[in-house]
Amino acid sequence: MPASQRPGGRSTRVRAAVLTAARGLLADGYAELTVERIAQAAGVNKTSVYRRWTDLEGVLGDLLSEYASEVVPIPDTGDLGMDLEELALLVRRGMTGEPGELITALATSAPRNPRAAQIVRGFFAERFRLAEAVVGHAIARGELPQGTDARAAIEILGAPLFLRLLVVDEPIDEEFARRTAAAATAALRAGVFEPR
Amino acid sequence: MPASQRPGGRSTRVRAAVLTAARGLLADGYAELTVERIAQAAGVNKTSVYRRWTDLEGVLGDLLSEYASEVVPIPDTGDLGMDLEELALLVRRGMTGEPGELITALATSAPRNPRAAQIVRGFFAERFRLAEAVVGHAIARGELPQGTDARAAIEILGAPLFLRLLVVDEPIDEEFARRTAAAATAALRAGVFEPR
DNA sequence: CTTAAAAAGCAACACGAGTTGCGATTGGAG
DNA sequence: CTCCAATCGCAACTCGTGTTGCTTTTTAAG
Repeated sequence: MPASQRPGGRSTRVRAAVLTAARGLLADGYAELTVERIAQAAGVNKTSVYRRWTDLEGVLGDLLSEYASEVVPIPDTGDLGMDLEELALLVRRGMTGEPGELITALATSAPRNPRAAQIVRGFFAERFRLAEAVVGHAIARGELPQGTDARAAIEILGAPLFLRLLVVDEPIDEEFARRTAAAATAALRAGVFEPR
Repeated sequence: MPASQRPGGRSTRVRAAVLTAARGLLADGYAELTVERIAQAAGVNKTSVYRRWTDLEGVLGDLLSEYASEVVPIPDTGDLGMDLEELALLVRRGMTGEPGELITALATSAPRNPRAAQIVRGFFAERFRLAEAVVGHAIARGELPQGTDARAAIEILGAPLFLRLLVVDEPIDEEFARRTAAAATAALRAGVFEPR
């Protein structure tokens, strides 16, 4: 299908306009973010937004899903410590900017909005699952014993980063990411995540 | 001052009634939690609540401050690993039940409400400050070198617990708390939090 | 080119949060 | 006991979110 065939029907156009407008408003902090404002910025009636997405969170979820489907280059340097460090830096970069704001917005409305909670859970589950490969590689290399709990290790690695993003308002700099990775590496090497 | 002297003036009575009502509603999940509902349950006009506390978050902050002023028994067993484990279990207990819901409610409204953000930050800062003593004791015993970054270590310890509380909807059981403590201990012993 | 289904626009409305002005009550000072 | 200041209750109002019924436009099939 040639790209110039047709820019899309009205529905497609509306959908794109809304998502673009939401993206733009998100950059101004999401105190500014309401369905009505998005609709206005998109030159679309708010009813259309409500009917298609139900919710503000629905729109945010749609935006997030674009990131979720991106291919993430899981580090595989041959050394567990370096892999985890690169992973932490990767997560850090993913948190600064738009996806970070999306996660924050959705996470904060999760307790009141079951769908938002599901979106956030799904996002984390997918990312954690991908990241587990790093631990898997280390096991394959014999750097870690069979049965090491990859899921738990990745959670320990990511938690401090996300806590700063969501709660504590401190900068998530490279130094912090590196130290967090070092802590997870030390715990893994000490056998904290081995079975029994 | 004898307890039977006087139950308090009307203001005191109103204040107590509101806080008690809020406590009761909080138990039903905070989707139920609104200023109007609290006022109604307290037998008080909502205007009084708004005037005194400004906000729903103000009421929650008042409730939380009661917990914050509680004396926390910082573990001091003479062994870093055991101290951190007990600390993690202590945090876990503090998260299940009312204070956990307060923290969650305040943390989720923090991005939209600067006062809520300040309350949460203050709470975490105070708790982290208290918990640092555990690392301090280990340094005093010579178990850890001078200059070990206690603040960072405690953050690493607490983060996985709070991430589960706020985002991931998985149970925070004792096993999880113990493993988190073990991870932090391993990182500390490996020198991750030493200067340079 | 017709036509029927789907989706968007429009306007009116419901609903709850938060605000405001004023009168009534209360508690403590003199 | 009297009186003043503080606080509360009450009612009306504003404002923004989200909903609903209906009309108009668009799309794609025949």
